[in-house]
Amino acid sequence: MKYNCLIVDDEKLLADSTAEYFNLFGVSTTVVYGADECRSFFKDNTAELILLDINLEDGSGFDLCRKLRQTTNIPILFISARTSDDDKIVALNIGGDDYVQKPYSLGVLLAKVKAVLKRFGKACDAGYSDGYLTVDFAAKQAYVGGNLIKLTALEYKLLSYLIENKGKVVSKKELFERVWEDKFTGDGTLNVHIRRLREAIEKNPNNPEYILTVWGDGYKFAGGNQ
Amino acid sequence: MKYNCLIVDDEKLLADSTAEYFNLFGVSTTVVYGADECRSFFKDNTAELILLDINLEDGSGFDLCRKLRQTTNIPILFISARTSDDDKIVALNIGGDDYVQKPYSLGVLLAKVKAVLKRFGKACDAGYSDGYLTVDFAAKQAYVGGNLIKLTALEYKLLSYLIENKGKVVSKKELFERVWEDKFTGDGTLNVHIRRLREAIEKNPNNPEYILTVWGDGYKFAGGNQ
DNA sequence: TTTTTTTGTGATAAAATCGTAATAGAATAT
DNA sequence: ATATTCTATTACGATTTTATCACAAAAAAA
Repeated sequence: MKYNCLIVDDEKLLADSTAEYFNLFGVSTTVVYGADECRSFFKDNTAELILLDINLEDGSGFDLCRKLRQTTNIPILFISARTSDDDKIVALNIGGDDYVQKPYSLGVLLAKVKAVLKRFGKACDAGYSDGYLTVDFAAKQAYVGGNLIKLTALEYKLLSYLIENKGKVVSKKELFERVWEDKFTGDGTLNVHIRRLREAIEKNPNNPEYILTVWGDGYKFAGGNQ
Repeated sequence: MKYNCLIVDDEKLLADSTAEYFNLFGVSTTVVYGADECRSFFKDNTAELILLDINLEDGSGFDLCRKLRQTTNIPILFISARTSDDDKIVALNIGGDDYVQKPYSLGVLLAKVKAVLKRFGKACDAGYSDGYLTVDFAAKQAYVGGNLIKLTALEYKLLSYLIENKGKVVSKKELFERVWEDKFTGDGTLNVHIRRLREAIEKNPNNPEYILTVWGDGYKFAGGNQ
């Protein structure tokens, strides 16, 4: 299941009423009441935006944010009763997108959330699809000509990273950082995996349409166009 | 010229000190003191982020935002002494990315600006475009007369460096430092690559409009003018 | 453990790029 | 006007980068 917005806050009353308000005004929202719950939520679900309280009974929102940032890039808006500037600065420095002071106005918060969702709507999309190739980010599956194809974990990761940067050149360096998680094993490795991916998804791997090589730099996913 | 951040505010003292603070901490910032000034700024310059006051002596920040949003997608952060929730909601609804209450903490504002620049940094260094030549920094691609042209990694690097310094003379020494990463291979090399670039982007390579030779010094990218 | 799958390595081939050298042409200085 | 210095142009070979293949190592599954 997919939610637009996830609220992580142990002040149940406030969190629930916020979610209710959001749902009423078209932002589908779910609530979890702690850090642990949040982690397990993300095992089976995704969200496009997180409202994260700093003071959670079972852990710090900051720590949770740092952990989330290792795997996801979705907007995180901190909410807290803390008023200190230092907290706000820390929140923004560790990858938070905004800091909202409690008590907040539901109307303002909703407007803010909508603005952020609007901004990131494109970046957080569900995958890629043209008539021929389909990649479903939620299911982590790819289809070619309507048929499910088999990709290894690494191949899928490589493909999805390229698709996330559709139209942009992704350098080999960046690929090793993001797909191989900084384990640089040599350009040969990359060559081979690119070839395997091409064999899996290209109509003609010798004349690729999707995964183009950018000489002296890296590779680029070109959906349909160039 | 390119600035990271543009402050639009008629409270000169506050705006100037904010800019000073930002510049000190690595966010290159310039200030204009009204809506008209802002509009003329964007005729010759670009920014990656705007801090926009709502109450300007020569117009409303809201109107300015609506106008800007017709042509640009760069982040706009409103700053204002107004406390009403309605103002905040309007600000966010018309395409503002955030609303910062005056008086603000410089540290928090800087952190916020840096966070936004980090998010949008990549997307907003669009590149260069006139009717004829277009250079897309994100895709690392160039178009001439609407058609994608093929550039080698080095050629692209050379072109983008010249464009980053549009209007300024870039010495051969500097080019070897920045494009060739300090590997000086002789002026002949540079000649050849300049020629190849000209053949790729100039209407008439023998009478270049874009990449001009500056005798005894280096080269200069002249976008249309000069 | 054994089998299977996935990932990485090294050798070789192929392709594209880059630098060099030689020559011609401009601009500047004497 | 001439010499000098700097830039433009051209073609070609050396170098660098990528592709491909077969196989080995590692990891995961049975």
